[in-house]
Amino acid sequence: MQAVPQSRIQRRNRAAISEAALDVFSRQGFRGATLDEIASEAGLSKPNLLYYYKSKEAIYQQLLTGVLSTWLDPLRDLDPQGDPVEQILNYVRRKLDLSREMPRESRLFANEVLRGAPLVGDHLNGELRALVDEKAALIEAWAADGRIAAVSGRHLIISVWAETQHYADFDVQVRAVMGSGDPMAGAAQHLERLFRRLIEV
Amino acid sequence: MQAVPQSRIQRRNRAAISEAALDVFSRQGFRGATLDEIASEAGLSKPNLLYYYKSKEAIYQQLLTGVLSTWLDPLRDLDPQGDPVEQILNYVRRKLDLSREMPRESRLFANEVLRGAPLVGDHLNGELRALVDEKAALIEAWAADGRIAAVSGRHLIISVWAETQHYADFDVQVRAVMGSGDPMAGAAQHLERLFRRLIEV
DNA sequence: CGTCGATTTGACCAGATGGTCAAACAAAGA
DNA sequence: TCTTTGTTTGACCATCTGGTCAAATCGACG
Repeated sequence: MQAVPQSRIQRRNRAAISEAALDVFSRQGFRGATLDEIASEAGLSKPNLLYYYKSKEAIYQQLLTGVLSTWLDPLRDLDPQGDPVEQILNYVRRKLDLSREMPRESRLFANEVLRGAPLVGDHLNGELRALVDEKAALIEAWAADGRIAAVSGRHLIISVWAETQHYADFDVQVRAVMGSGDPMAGAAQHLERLFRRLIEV
Repeated sequence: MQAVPQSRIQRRNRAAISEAALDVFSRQGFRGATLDEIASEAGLSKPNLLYYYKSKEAIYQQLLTGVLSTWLDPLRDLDPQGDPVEQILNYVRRKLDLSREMPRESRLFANEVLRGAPLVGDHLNGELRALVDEKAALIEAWAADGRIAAVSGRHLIISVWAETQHYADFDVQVRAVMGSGDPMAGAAQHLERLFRRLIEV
């Protein structure tokens, strides 16, 4: 990704397209989304949209790649020097914040993985796997030192993903079950409790 | 649903269609799936398929309804008379077994909810909500009696869903992260630990 | 066998969809 | 103003997709 210089107009339109595409792709998935809907939501004609991105897949790819790195930031920041319990609980908090603030991105990713991750499979088996290897080892080192309870690093990380992303991805279901009021209410408390109990010695 | 008498041929073909449709819908989602693919996987021609089901949506609906009740069985069986901790842990176990044995059904449902549950929204706000109301109350009664730790019944149930379904729905991701060997290995232990620690007084 | 209802299929259709292209239009500098 | 470059669009296309239909084929039973 090099920073190609862009005119004012280019920047505006590309941004509008990304925004519209995120909306549509996250709701409908890749195959369910249509260029017409994206174009119309971006306030452009379809040919005009294709003037900025060479294909439907190109837009999708770009969104996905953008999300991926954001998504891993909180895990990347797990600090070997910090207090183990605080580090992990903070990881959970930041991940939950992401779900709260970027539910569309979360669903975009969920849709992709559900399909079998045809476009990000390599990334999963490369970058993601490497990062998890590293951080799982860190967690297990903490456990071995008796600074947190014995726990599988990989499964702990998976649990954090499962719990936090569920609130974004299955929003409709959560909403149905939580009744009126903010469905997110209490989620933070609940997860803090859950993970604290899991890892505290 | 009444039991319409069916010929041998009808039973065989309807079963083949259901099986093929489950496969395709769970991988591609509703919009991504095509009648051609389903028909071909069922070993029938497309018009022949439409002789048995009147539309794409009809097949989908039927699958979804079938899954829904199975999906709630374990929760339904939470027994007020049983030992609280054992009841909840057993619920987790059965839910994880479902994920292990019926990953396609899990993904089918996940796809539907991700889309905003257009076809099962009513079910979620009706049957599901009622059941969760009842069981969440039960859990919180146990908590109030000091038989398990204080915990939100609704959030506990959501956690069970999140944790167990994640292994089926995001299989590709789990597999990438868990490295070689059975990705499910250790999941049961981990979840047992996690939920035991969460609810034990 | 012959008949009648159940089953299967090839041909077809209308609408949607991703994508192309040449022409029209705007912007900005010379 | 003229020219050049960047931007936008209407018309169009090939393909895919859900669905129809009349005709052909099959199967069971008298």
